Amino acid sequence: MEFRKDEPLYLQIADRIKAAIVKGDYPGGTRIPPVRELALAWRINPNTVAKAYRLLQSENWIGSRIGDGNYATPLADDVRHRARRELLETKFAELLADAAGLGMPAEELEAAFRQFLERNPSR
Amino acid sequence: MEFRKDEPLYLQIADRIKAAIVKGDYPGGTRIPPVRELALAWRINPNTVAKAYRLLQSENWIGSRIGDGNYATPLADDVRHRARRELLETKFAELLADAAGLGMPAEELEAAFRQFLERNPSR
Amino acid sequence: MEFRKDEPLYLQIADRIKAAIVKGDYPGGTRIPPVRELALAWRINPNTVAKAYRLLQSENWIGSRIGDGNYATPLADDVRHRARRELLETKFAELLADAAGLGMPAEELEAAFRQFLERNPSR
Amino acid sequence: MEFRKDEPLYLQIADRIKAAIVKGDYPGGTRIPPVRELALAWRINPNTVAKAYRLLQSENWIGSRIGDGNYATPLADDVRHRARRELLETKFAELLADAAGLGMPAEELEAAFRQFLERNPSR
DNA sequence: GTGGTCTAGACCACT
DNA sequence: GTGGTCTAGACCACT
Repeated sequence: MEFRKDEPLYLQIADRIKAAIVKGDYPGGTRIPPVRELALAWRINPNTVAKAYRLLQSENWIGSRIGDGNYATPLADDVRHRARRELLETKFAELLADAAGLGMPAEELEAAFRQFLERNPSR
Repeated sequence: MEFRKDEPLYLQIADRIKAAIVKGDYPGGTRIPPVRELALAWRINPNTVAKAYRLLQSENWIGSRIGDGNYATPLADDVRHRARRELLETKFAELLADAAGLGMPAEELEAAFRQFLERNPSR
Repeated sequence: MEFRKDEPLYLQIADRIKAAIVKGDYPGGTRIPPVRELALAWRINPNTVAKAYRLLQSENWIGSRIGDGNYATPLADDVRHRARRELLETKFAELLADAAGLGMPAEELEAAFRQFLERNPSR
Repeated sequence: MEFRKDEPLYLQIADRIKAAIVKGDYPGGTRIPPVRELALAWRINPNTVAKAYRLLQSENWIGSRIGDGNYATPLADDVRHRARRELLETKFAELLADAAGLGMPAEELEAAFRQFLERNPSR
């Protein structure tokens, strides 16, 4: 597992879990991977994973049943889709701001992005 | 000045200066704002600005003359444009990866982004 | 610990660590003293030690693992010996230049140095 | 004129003047170069040269006659030679300490230095 | 006035 | 307990 080093690990972990939930990987009240399992799989210290889980709990993305692990909070499909859109639009807004900082107006941005996608297909 | 809190301040400062140079705001050997001035304007501790400047120096974006100030390293226009494109494409790639994490394939991404731009015009 | 006052502390600290590595005090990936420990032992501000360590990191003499410590970069013995010789020859060259500035030609210098060593034995 | 960047400029300037006096370049009460002239020749800010001169005055290496420049303090030949030896022995002692830091005992040092001189003749 | 160094101390991320 | 970041403030070197 690759992580960026300009952002705290536990935030990146939490973001990935959120993305997976929103994507639909953990429908209903599915069990999410135990701390130790994820820590082992991603080669991260269990304390760091635990911290990410605590954050997800506090934001109500997951719930824990004592002695029985963590479970994704049941999410209606429309709520899930809205959450997905919001996460995505945050990214869009960041891109827009970054591009503006580089002197590229919104009008040119979409064309530039399209070109990028054409030049880097599928993968 | 607004800063995100999930990334070290000095990195965000350095990124903005890089963007400004790459955008063409500091051509030739133009003087960039003195540490104290920027610190005051952005309401940041001078040491933090100085740390950002030190990073930029180590990456050769700027050079400092003690008692005189910091100066943008002269950059040929084509180099500058290439740097701009690279910074932008890094952002594109990040967006692509984030979208994939949310279960949105590249094919849909462009349309979603176009819609976003239409819904959030001008600003 | 004694330091000269005509050179920044953090450079003197970095030089001593380099010397110790090159001398063989930290073979393989040995842990070097934690920032706080060295700061306490040498009665220096931890930030200053940290600055020296950052310099050593940027020059790849050591690597740091957050929450764990700093480790000497593994160095092949021949590389280590070459580095040692280079550091030493820099000192020799400085002495040569200083002596020339004082009007003592290289021919006389060696004899003067030998006399000095005879007059200041052992210690 | 080349200067090291790990030591304040004004100290390096003062050291060179001292060396020149001790070497015999300014016998009797010879006039030493005016601040502006030296500043121009060595491409240094006059204020920095002036600071070096002030240090030399405070240590009595030179004296100033108002409106008439700076003059080397007359120095008996034996005093001059002793000063030269002292400056040189300070350098020797530093080399000894640096070598010890690199794990080279005094016994080996002289041989290493001799080899260095043989390999870097005359220049 | 400008950048560089150093100290002091708080708090965070990670092990 | 360990390194990293940030703030605050003093003082120095240089222009």
